[in-house]
Amino acid sequence: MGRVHPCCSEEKKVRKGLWSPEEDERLASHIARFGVSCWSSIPELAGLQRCGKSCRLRWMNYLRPDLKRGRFSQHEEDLIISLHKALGNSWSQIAARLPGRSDNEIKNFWNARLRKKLRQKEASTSSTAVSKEPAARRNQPNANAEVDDRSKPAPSVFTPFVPDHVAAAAGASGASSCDDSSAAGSFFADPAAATCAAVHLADGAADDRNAAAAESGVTPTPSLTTSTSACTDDARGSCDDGFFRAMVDDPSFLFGDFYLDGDAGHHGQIMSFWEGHAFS
DNA sequence: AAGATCAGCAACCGCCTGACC
DNA sequence: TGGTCAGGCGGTTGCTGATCT
Repeated sequence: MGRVHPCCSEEKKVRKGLWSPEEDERLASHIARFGVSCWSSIPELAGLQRCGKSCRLRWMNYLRPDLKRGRFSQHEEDLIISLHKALGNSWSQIAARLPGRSDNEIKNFWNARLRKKLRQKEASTSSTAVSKEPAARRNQPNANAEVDDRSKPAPSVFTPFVPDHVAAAAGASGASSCDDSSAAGSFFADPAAATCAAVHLADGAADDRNAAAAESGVTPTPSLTTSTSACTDDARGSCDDGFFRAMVDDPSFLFGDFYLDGDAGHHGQIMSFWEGHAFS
């Protein structure tokens, strides 16, 4: 078997299992006061009978103050699915693009979803062959609707959505390119990324607004909080893969900031585009 | 009401990688 | 250059509460 971590060796008598509130408090207050220099030394310094790896995991997945927690929004769910298509099981990379979510959280979410999908697939294939599914299960409304939806082929042509106010703002300011690199970070520093399309770098609140609005079916009033950039040529056309590839390639780009209007049509269009591109 | 099943979540395990000696 | 170690990651397991039968 694999090599056992020295910090996890039996002789150290480390505790395992769920963390108690007292342990959480000790770890959190220690990191708050001294920060993290060496995980392996933290258990001793914080007075914990845990191995360093366990402390790190607890901090990264649960105690970190910037964690969002709570259920995934539809928006986040769509992003995860799209990112998984692009990046595979690189949970840490996916998590890096979803602010406030840990890789473990995303992985768990995905595995739960995947398990469900596989079950549903098995059920549907066996039911088409034998059609002996229990009536109760058959009567569940749209049991497979979600899976079917996501397996739809992407449209052959993607027209990037540019909100009118964004296009107007770009036109009014005379912006002819994605030139606000300071706000967009390295994403716009990538020449391939600066080709076209509009990105609204919204704050987290706008993200939540959009998610909430998408659920309620109400189109939110968009607010420009940082910067906008518009297509160089046509506000509603001719966007190439470079733009989106750059998003995938650049871990500093937060997908939670990608502008999504409450309009389900546009939302779906963007996601369909994502799902139709392999980013190999 | 009780047992079975499911879903969500937390945590562990084993492997890989890079830094250091 | 090879060995050791710590950190990080993905896969997996096990627990718990909710829901179903």
